[in-house]
Amino acid sequence: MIPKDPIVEPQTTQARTLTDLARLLGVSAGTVSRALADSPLVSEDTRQRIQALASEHGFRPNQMARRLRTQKTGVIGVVVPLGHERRQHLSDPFFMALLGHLADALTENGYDIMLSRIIPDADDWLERIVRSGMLDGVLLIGQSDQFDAIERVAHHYRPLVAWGTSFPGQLHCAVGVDNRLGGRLAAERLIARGCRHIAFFGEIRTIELRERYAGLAEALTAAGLPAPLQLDTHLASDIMADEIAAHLDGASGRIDGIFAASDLIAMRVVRALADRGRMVPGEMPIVGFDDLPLAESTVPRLTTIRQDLVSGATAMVAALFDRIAGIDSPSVEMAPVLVERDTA
Amino acid sequence: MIPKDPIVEPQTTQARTLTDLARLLGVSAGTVSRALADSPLVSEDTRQRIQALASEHGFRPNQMARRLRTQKTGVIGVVVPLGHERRQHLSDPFFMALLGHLADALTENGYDIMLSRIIPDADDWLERIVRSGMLDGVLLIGQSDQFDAIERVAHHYRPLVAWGTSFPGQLHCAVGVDNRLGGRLAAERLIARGCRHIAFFGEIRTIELRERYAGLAEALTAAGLPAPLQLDTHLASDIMADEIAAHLDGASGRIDGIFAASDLIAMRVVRALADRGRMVPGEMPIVGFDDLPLAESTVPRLTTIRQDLVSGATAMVAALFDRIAGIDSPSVEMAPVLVERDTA
DNA sequence: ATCCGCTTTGCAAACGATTGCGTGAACCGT
DNA sequence: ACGGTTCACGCAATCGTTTGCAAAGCGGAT
Repeated sequence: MIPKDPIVEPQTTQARTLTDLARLLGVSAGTVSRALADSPLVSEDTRQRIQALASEHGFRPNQMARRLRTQKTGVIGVVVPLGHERRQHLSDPFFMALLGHLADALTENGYDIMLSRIIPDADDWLERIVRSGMLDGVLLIGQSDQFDAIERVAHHYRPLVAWGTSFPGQLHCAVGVDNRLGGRLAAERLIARGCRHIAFFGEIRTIELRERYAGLAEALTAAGLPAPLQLDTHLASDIMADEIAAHLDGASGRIDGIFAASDLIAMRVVRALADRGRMVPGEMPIVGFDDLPLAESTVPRLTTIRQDLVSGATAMVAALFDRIAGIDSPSVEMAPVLVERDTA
Repeated sequence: MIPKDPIVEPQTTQARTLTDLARLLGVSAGTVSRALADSPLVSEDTRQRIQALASEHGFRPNQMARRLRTQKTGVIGVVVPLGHERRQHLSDPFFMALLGHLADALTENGYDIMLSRIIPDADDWLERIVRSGMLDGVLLIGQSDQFDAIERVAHHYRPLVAWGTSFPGQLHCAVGVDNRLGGRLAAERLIARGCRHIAFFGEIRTIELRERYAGLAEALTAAGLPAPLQLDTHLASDIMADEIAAHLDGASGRIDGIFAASDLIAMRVVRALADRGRMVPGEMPIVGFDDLPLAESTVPRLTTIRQDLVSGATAMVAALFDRIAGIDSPSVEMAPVLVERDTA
């Protein structure tokens, strides 16, 4: 494929500003502004003339000026707090997929997205974001271990919605699944499979994961089984495999079932077990969490707890728009469901 | 976990603007601005007083005003053009990982990121973006099928860098791997495995994929083998599985090796073959493309063509910064390498 | 002919920061 | 004591839009 000849510039005189256009047409800048905004205050034919010239020049109004004047930015901040995973590089597939759907929903409504991946070093990281004066609202992808920081900001900043867990009396609006219930569902499945000594693969500093773990522990206790073995497993892909291998070797013989904090972890556990010649689910049932698109296409297919990110994204955006409009929409908690496949 | 009591507002008087602060201190707005910028034109102790009050009020300068005045936005647009995949939801894991690393590099240098996922409907989609007046530069994640549109804009807009393929004489700066070579590497591996009738799973409207296919075809011809069978496979996860199944059943017996356009496709092909009781690589060697982190953790592990996205992201950002500084940095083409694992 | 009202336009003040230029005060040496 | 620097700071213009208000033009009714 050979590149075509470059196309020459269509216009010789570049009108950059409203005033440029106005001068060219012998009208005032205000009129041009109104014409471009399809205001009824300008006559039909001047509007036509103005719009014609504008599109001929490929004119785009300066967004900074417009935003300064209107005090609206048209930008939603989507921020991923990584307090729990310093080394993570925005890689979690579930969050990324969520981000994709959020992007869709926001773009459809004419908003732009400003993406930040934040390692919360100073405790005013969120304040800095909301007061930067360039965001109409903020979407948090995950609560990480920053519950207090989020609550503090939610106290005086309304257009803020987080993906994650909502507790009774919580100030900030969160949408997510009932992680504790998810943990219980996983536990019940593993128990039904005959597991008695169940391990949880995942760190529990992140609120959501702690809830999943808590649900697991609850269900085990209720069934009169020993408490789960919690084994830190981080998402950074280069260390996760080693971590899992170490856990597996260290806990060898002491566990007979695994609840993985995410599908990604589950997949790597399956792999590590294959390395050791152990059969899944035969020797070691596993249930994951998320139900990534890929979960139905692994070998073996993942049994997992599904969180519906499409409706999650929709709910987040809806709540945010409500809050931008001044309506204090409540948190929403969706029900996770067990998806039965091959690994448990 | 029970939320703590909300923390009360630290300050009663909120100073929102420079002028507010100035009035409080009995100085002029200009002085405050200089003090906050650590300008040497303001005395040591007034600077201290100003900065103290500013941080006490949690003051953040309005970015819109600053940007309007300085004519710099501090924002880089990261745009994902989806001309080839209308239904794709920003989900390709390779692009997402690339995005993550780009986000890291840009954030470290003090830039914000504006993310757009664009379905190129009108042919001036890129013009609209670069002339919106709010971007200091643009990073394109993939060229999709928009080569001409990108060239056209590159003609008059310098701070633009794309991930993808670079041809001799191409105007716009692109960084990526040599996809054609990647295709050849895959072909050679499959040929060495004894494959004679090789299929390419992937669409070829996207420039990069077309090159991969071309490399495969070249190598097959050079080896005196029949041309590859090209089978469209789209990334939208809900249809990909069906598509692959149909291809597999339709081409049954006519192919004995597969080059998948991406690791994601490769994984699903492996799964689909497992459904049909066919052994990989025994009955059907497969090589993928990308070398996703997950590729070493599937069962079986993916043999694939690696593109190094860490150095890719670094190179893109470096090139962009050069171009923002006025230096016309050239395209960079990295060498893909074959990663030998289980599937071929 | 006068006046009213409606449409269409221009004028100018915002929005909140940055920055060149001017100026008053303090300070130096002679 | 005085001319000349130097140092801090204030003043005001500026970035490019949007928008309330005033006013001009014009037709029609009285």
